[in-house]
Amino acid sequence: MENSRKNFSEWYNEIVELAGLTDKRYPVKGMNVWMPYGFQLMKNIDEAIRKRFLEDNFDEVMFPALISRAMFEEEFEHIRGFEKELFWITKGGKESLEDDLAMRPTSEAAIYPMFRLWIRDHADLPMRIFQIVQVWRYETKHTRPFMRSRDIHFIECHTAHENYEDAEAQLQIYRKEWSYFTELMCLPYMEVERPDWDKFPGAVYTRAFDTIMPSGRTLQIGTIHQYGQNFAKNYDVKFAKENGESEYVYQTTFGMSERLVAAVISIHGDDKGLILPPQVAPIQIVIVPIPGKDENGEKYIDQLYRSLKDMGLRVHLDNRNSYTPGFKFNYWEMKGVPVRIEIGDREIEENTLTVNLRTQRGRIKIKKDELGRLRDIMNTVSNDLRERASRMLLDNMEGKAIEGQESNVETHIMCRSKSCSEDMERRTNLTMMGHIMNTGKNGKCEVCGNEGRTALFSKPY
RNA sequence: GGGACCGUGGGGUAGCUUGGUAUCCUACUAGCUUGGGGUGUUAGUGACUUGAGUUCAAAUCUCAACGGUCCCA
Repeated sequence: MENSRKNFSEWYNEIVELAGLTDKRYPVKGMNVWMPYGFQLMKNIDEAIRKRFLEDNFDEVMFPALISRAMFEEEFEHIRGFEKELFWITKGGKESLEDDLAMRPTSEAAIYPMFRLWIRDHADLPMRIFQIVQVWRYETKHTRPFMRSRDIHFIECHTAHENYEDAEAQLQIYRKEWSYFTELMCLPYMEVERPDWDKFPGAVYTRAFDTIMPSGRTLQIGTIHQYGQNFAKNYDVKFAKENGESEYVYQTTFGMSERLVAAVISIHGDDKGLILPPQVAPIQIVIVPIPGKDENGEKYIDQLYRSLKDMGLRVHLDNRNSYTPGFKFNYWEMKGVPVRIEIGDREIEENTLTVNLRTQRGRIKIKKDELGRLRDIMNTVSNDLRERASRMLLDNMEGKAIEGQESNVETHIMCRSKSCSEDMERRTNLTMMGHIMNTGKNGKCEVCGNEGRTALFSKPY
């Protein structure tokens, strides 16, 4: 590829197309095509998430994409929060619709009227559902593939509980799930409590998972919300308690999106291209044959390929004969395949494989009867990625960005008042993202001196 | 929310000031050659975002739409 990470914007724009993740040429603003390699990456992430949610007693559902105007209670703050970014369908064929239909920007307004029907009494609770769908938001700002699009691949959990404590316990479960997902993708993050004026519309409070991109700007890649009874009151979702009294349910949500892909490619990539975490990479191991004289070459490689498949690995054999091995090395490095195996006359003679890790220089040799070592090698790649990514996040928080980029992140001890935040925003020319809950510490507000906690200031995407 | 810039084969570009023949690189197709870090070579396919206007004539000048990139709030 041509651009280096020093020009992150250009690097990003180049790699998403060059690596075959997306095609930005689709002629509708903010809507891009998922190309096979990119979509496989997204699907691998989806699959890991789906599996975990099912294990944690969620049921998977699929709601319609359209929401009638009547389902929006216009006075509710949730709706007001989204009204400027809704796509509306106003016609069916040539006729104007009597009741306009909105394309869901998220699914509260679609799901909760059904919760009202489904939830009768305490035996129906807790209710836990999730869906993996597209949502649409009419972004007026600069759109970017995977980071800010108008057609968003979205993963959302919705739960309903008998009391606030159960809802809080659900948020704890989300945290464990999130920690597991980020472990797979080798992504570091901060848990940030959004200030009251910036929480999800309708929520009691919002905890966002923010990470830091190579440009030194932050990206929100997941959110969990405590809704309390706010939505239940608006959508009239009640249950009968054991003593027969009727009460509104307590609700939570957990949301993630294609921004996970944005984070994975941005945070782990280098000047050669992508580096994909083995747990989600569409291709975990690529075999590059080196043409030679040995007649057993084809058989040797074929056996190896089948053995790796049988081990359950996602392996690809690049047997295109119009490209040289050198070309293939660069090609698959650009595509971010974490492990490469080279097989030529030497390996066939010695009964070995030559292995290269995408995160390290140099090659290692392993014997053909120790293929199990490849699992350890993939773990090494994952560990390398986690280590590098964590270091980049910490460096950024200390004001050090990668070469050629400015850090756009600062931390300050802040109280919860809006005026103190605005004061600090003016001084730093950054946005107050909220208090850092997982790693911050308590202290005195740097503006007013009252009780406070470490807060994140940044330029967000 | 405000501003600036850009739109030429699949990708990257020259040409635009001064209106008249569209340049090069890359990718692609076919062949030969080559192969342990982006082989070499021959031939070939392929483009002025859209609409309106000015003009004998528009990639070039004007306006608008659509799309893209960046900056500020």
